[in-house]
Amino acid sequence: MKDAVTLRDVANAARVSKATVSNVFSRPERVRPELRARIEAVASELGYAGPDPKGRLLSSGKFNAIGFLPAGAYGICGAFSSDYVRDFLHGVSEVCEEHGASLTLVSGMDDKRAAGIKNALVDGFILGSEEDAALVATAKRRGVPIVLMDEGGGPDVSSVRIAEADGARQATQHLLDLGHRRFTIMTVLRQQDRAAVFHAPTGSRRKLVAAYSAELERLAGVAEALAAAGVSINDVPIVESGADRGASVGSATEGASLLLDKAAGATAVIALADSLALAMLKEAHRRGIDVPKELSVVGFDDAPNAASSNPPLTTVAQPTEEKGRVAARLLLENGPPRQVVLPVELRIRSSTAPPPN
Amino acid sequence: MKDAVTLRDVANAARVSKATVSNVFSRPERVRPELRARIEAVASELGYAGPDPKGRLLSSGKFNAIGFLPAGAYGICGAFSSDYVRDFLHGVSEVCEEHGASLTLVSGMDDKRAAGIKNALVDGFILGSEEDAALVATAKRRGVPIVLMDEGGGPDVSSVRIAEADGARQATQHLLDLGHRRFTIMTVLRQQDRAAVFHAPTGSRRKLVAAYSAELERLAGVAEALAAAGVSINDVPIVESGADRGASVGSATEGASLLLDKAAGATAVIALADSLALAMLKEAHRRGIDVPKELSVVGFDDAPNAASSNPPLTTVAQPTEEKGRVAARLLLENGPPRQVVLPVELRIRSSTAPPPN
DNA sequence: ACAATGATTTGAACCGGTCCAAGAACCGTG
DNA sequence: CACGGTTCTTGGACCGGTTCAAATCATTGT
Repeated sequence: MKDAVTLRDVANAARVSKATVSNVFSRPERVRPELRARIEAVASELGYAGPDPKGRLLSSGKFNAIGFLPAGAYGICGAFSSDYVRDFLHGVSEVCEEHGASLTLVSGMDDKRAAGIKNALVDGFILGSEEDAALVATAKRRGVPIVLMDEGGGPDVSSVRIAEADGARQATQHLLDLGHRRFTIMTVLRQQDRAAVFHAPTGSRRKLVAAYSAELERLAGVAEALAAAGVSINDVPIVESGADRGASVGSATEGASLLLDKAAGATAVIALADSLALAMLKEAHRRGIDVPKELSVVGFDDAPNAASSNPPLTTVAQPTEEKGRVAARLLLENGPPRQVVLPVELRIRSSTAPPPN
Repeated sequence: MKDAVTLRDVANAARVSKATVSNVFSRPERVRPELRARIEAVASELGYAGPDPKGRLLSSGKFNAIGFLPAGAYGICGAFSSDYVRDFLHGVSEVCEEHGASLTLVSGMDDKRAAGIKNALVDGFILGSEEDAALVATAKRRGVPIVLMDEGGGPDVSSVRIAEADGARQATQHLLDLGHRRFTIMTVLRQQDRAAVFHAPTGSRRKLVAAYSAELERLAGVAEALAAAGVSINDVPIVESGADRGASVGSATEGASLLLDKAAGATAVIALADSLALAMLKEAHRRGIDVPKELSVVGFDDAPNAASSNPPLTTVAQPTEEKGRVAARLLLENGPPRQVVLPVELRIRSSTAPPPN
């Protein structure tokens, strides 16, 4: 609106100094009650709504908000389209609420992320998982603290992660213990908006790649557990497909389908994310494949709907909300950089069983 | 960290004026290339990271962010715990991303909400549904535009809603058309953290109340459709219970259970939110009640999981994301106040059928 | 009545930039 | 070489508050 009323206007109108008016609003006890009343009267008559946050901000330097910069390609929509990110932010928001801090989802995808870091009106950032040293450097230059999510950034930058490799190891070991030897892996598509891709066994030393560094660690955990049992990950078919709900859901189903077609001999599916595992469950069901009698499936994340799938999914539970809480505390309590690694836990449900015959 | 390097420092070090340094960063083309290069060199040597957003903010007056203030008691956690709010914000975030604006979830619940409106560093607010004229007034005083969600606020304040009554009317009519005459209504608990409450038929003129004004409109729609068919809403049992997932999920189940106990004769349940309807579906299933053969259930919202429930839920679909988009556009395009009402659509699935016998 | 003491009030600096009118430097030209 | 027209730079006001040391005022003890 035509909001020209400033603290100075009030001061002039009341014939007192700016400082006094400021005190009336910020430290009322410092002003003699009658004077205060007079100034308040003048203020309300002028339609002054109290100190403008802009001004206060400049001198205090505190935004009283933390920023979340989602992983690259999704933009801030990602905060609401992925169950995983949503859970994480739920944890973040809890701590924000406790501290009375706001949570700003910083817009800007891909190359505009740096601009986001430079300009966002926040006291610190949580960076959605994505290895990008440049962003970290930008934040450091701006002198604003950051916390990395699902990714280490060296000893001088805070991060919150889970024991990815360990979880994958446990899940794999569980399948091995059940007697499985013919595996298949589902992982998240590295490029968006692409068809699912099938990676046949390589025979030779396979180069492990993944969309996120967390996934890469999971892969490593799988490889390690397999190796210890004498199975080489080089002989395991891998399929990359879309991650979460929305447009990409079809793609996870597509990946499941592709995998069922091309690696029919496998008895166990190691899905590196529950969204993938759930898609596999559905696709298997559609094809009349009995899970877990004919095919075992393990997931990773323990997504909200993993327990109520059909059959209930065996998966590695990670404390997603807690991760968010820790990240927010790291930022809001503003101590020295810390790298927190949260434990995971294998939750055995009904999607895994010994292999057939 | 100890970030004392300001634009002025750079200016001094490079022996030019502040204005020139400012130009180097904001309108590079105005500065002679060699001078620019020199200044850039000095700046990077000093570790100057570019204009601090604080300063820029003060003169531009633009925060480049819109705020979302969730409904009262939930705080910003509500943004991530309710499917409905989440979908709405998904729409909001899409438009924010397009405009390059950030989305700030403004912390502060209950009585601290006004402080949130006064202090949040945003260009405008979307107010989560909750009738609160004081908040609107506060925003108006601050001179910041607002958009009300699911609620009208008079002709001079923007709002986005859906045709609540109409949707409820359609859902009710659908049941009436199937032949139902003995209804029951599920609505959202008005006080949090309370047990579900059962309202027996009143016989006399019932005072309709609800947690949200949107729900009240839905109730009115139901009442109207019933009345047209000669059924009085005064004779319909109503149960209030918890809304969404999280701690309150138990409570929705509790409500369903209560209703099944106390109003066993009903053949149709009109749930004023899908979360309630879904809880009813589960509870009915648990008790071995056949939906829809023995009991019909309609919901409202068409939540993401309404189509995949067992049986798939007949419900009134509302364009939740679109509502978010419209709200964001209303704010970001900053035109004159508008009251947008979006249409709803009854989606008939498998949770409704003619009554038994 | 006067100084000391404590309570209020105030002037001015400061937070970190942007912006504009005006001055300075530079160009080609008659 | 003076002159009109450009292109760069710059000084200083301004955005809207907070803050602190110093000044003013009121009160109390002697």
